[in-house]
Amino acid sequence: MKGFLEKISEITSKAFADCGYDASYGKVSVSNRPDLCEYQCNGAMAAAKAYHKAPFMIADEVVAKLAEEKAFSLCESVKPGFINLNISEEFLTDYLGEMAEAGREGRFGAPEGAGKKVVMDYGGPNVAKPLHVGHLRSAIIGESIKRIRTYMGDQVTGDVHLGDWGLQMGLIIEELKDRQPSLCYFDPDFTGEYPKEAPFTLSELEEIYPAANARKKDDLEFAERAHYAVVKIQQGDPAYMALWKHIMDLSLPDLKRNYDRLDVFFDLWMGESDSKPFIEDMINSMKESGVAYKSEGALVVDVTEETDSKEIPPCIVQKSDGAAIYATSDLATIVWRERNLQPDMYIYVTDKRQELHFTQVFRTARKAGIVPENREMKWMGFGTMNGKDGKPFKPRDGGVMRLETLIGEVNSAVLNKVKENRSVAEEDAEKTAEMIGLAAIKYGDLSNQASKDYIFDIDRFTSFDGNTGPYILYTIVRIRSILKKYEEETGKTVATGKLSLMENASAKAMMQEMVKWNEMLTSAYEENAPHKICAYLFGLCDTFNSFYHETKIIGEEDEAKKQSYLSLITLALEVLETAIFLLGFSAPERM
RNA sequence: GUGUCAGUAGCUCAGCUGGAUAGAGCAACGGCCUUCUAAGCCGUGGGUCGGGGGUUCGAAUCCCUUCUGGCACACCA
Repeated sequence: MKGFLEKISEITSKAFADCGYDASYGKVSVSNRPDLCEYQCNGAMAAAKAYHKAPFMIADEVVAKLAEEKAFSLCESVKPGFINLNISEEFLTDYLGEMAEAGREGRFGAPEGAGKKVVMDYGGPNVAKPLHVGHLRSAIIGESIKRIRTYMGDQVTGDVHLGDWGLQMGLIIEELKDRQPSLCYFDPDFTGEYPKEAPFTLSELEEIYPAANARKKDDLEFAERAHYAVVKIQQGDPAYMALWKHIMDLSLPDLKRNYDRLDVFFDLWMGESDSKPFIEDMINSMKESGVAYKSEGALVVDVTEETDSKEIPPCIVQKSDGAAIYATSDLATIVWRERNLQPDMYIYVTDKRQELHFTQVFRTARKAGIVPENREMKWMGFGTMNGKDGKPFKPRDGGVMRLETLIGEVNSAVLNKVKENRSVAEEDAEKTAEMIGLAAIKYGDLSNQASKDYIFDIDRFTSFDGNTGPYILYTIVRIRSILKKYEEETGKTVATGKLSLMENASAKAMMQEMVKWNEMLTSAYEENAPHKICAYLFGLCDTFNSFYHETKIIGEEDEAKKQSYLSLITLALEVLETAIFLLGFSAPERM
């Protein structure tokens, strides 16, 4: 099914062509002067240049050709050469009928995507460190993009890609060694089986890491030991591996629980450590082929390209001490993915500060032949989540804002409002508040362009007024409530399908918002831009609420109109529910 | 220093493959609940699109320059 604007443009393009101009001038867009018309075509002015003719003459010719078209209820040329158009209700309702017929399964007529096999690398939590707000964006944005791409027909594999192999593990182990030197892991003469139970709890672990991390700045000897500990883990030292495993066993279930709460799901729970088996061969082959060479003690790959506007430093694939580094495991991970998944495309969703790193990794992957030259490798950097003061988000008492704390604060803010409103049963209040809270957080994040920094303002995001998640949910709940009432009163379900003319201006405005679905979703997919879905949602909710306010739906006496209204809001509901699913949240029954 | 991203209403943000009078939401002010959820709707005020040049019939949008801020710049992740 074609996009709505595309269908209109086809008509105007044909008119341009019939008048002897290039069809491409017939492109129609939504009017930016709603007081004058609904849609506009500015092609006559562009054509004027190419054909050395006055723009209004071209516009007049085209308009004359379009006069017969029943798609338009208005078609006129104006001043310099604008072509102003209003759409006929029949054309509009026909299109909506097709959308309804295509339904959810048919993406309401949105075209199928490229059908790519995609590996998405997002989440990136570090084992043994509590999730903090920095992980939130990767999870939220990644999950949404994954859902959008899957809905559009891509085959997406999401990998959480744990940070389980880096310095933090060494820091934790060395800190533990200093605190409890008598543990068997630190006895070089120990020959028995290491215990199955960890000698520490999850909350101790979460305290050990920040302590060790702070210590390494001043205590150089300690920092060096931690680095060496990493090497030992990477070399498979049994004692260190046993400790590593303890850390993993405690940390993973906790991480999973946290992501579940966010409605963020991964297909793969792999980590940097899983790349270990591929590192040696990969490094050797890089050495043999000569792409990697020694520089200042480290093994590096030169990744500069002629078109660079600045010098890109070489990619370090092995440190002077022989240890693997971030780039090493990312590259070896790609080796694994190429062998096991063979995707057409990779999408990495990380903090935008990592841009250089991924530039280096992608170039190295191509240069070293880990991926074929034409493999699409896409990196999406997202901005920082800041507090109201514009600085990185922190809890009131300083330090790092834990995700759990944040979610807790949001949920309790929402819970108060849910209770105030009293339309939700007491026992459902908490569950409802969680759903609304999640929508508040996700919508607040996704309604901004991912690449930009944004200000996380709990009061604003949890507000039920304005362009917020709760407002979107409220609208959905409202529609559900109407349909439910109708079904209860009549015992019938609403028939969907072709909508009839209704002579209702706010219904038309609502339809004109709905009809943008196809083109909106296509661009959200192609540009990996969930914020476009948010804008669409808000536009549709806004027009629905106006319509709702002006129109009695169940109370409408003209049965045909009533059915038409019901079909319209049913379709709106399905589209809205689909859209919020693509963003990664859902609506409660009542609120 | 080099590179890069950003600067749009009091605040938070859209718009950026050039088009008519730059849009929302919050906040402010004024209306609307015996009617399908007022967590809503309707209306009013609010702008040198950081500054300056240029290209163009036409610039928030493209080019140059400049100011301000963020971020990155080889053994952290």
